[in-house]
Amino acid sequence: MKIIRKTKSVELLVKLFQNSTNALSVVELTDRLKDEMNKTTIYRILEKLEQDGVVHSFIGIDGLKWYAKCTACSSKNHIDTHPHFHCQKCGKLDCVKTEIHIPTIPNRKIDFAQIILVGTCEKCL
Amino acid sequence: MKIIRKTKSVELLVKLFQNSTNALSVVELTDRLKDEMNKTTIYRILEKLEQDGVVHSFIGIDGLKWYAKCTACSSKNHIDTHPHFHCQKCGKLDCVKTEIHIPTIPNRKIDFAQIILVGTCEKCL
DNA sequence: CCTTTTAATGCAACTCAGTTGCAAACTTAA
DNA sequence: TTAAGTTTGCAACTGAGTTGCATTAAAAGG
Repeated sequence: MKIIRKTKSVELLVKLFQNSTNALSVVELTDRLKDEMNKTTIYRILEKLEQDGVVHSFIGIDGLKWYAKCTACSSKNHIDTHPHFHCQKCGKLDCVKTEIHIPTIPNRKIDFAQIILVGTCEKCL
Repeated sequence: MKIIRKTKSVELLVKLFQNSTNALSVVELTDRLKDEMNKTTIYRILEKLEQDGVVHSFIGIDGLKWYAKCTACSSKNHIDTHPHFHCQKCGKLDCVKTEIHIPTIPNRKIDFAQIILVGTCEKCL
C-alpha cells in the first residue's frame, strides 16, 4: 500500500483545499502556485491525493479539470455522487450536499452520476 | 434572423445526426468526415446547428465536446435538461428520456443541470 | 556519518482538441 | 457580369494536460 509522502508541495496543496469551501481548477492552482512548484508536480500530486481519497475530480462544463476535497471518501470508495454547483457569473464551483435521486434505467447499469448544476450563486444573486 | 444555409457539408452533418440515436463527439466526426470536409468547417457548422436548435452540445466526462440531435429544441429554448448516458465499456453516449428531478437550493438560482450517467449500456451488459 | 537505494521535482518537449486569420472558392443579388 | 456577402480549406496557433529524462531530496542500511 503506497501512501503519499507529506512533502512541502503536498502539504501546501492539501492546505489549499482545507482552507477552501469550493472546488479548484488545476488551471487556477498552477497559476496560484507558479512560484512554489511546477505544474507537472501539481498534476501528479493531485492524482495521488485523489487515489488516496483526499480529493475528488471532475470535468467542469468549461472542459477543465476541477478538484475538491472529499468529506467522506476513502481510496476504495469515492462518493462522487454529490452534485456540483457552477456559478456562471463569478465562475466559482463548489460541492452541494443536496442529494439527487437517480432513477434506474431499464437494461442499463448506472455506476455513478456526474451532476453539475449551473446557475447563479449566493453572492452573485 | 440568420438561418443556416443548407450546403452539402451541412446536409451531410445533419444526416449523420438524423441516422444516429446516440451522441457524436467532434473527434469522431472529424475522423469520419476527414475526406469530406475540414475540421474547422465541422466545428463551425455544429456551432450554427446548435444556435438553430438542431443539435445540442455538452462536455463529456472525457473532456471532449459531444453533440446530439434535439427533439424538442428551438433556437431560443434549448432543453438540455435531459440526462446523457455514457457507457464505460463501448464509449457510446446517448440521450435518455428519463426525467430527473432537480431540487431547489436555498439562495441559489439553478438555470439548468448537466447530468451524465456513467455505467454499462444495453449491448455491453 | 557516509553510501546506496528509492521517491519527488523541474524542465523541456510533446500531444491533441479546439480556435483564429486569411486567402480562395462559391453563392446570391443587382 | 460584376460586386458583395458566405462558406470552406489551410496553416498556424493556443492552452490544458502528458511524458521522458536528468536532477535533487529523502529514506534505509550499514
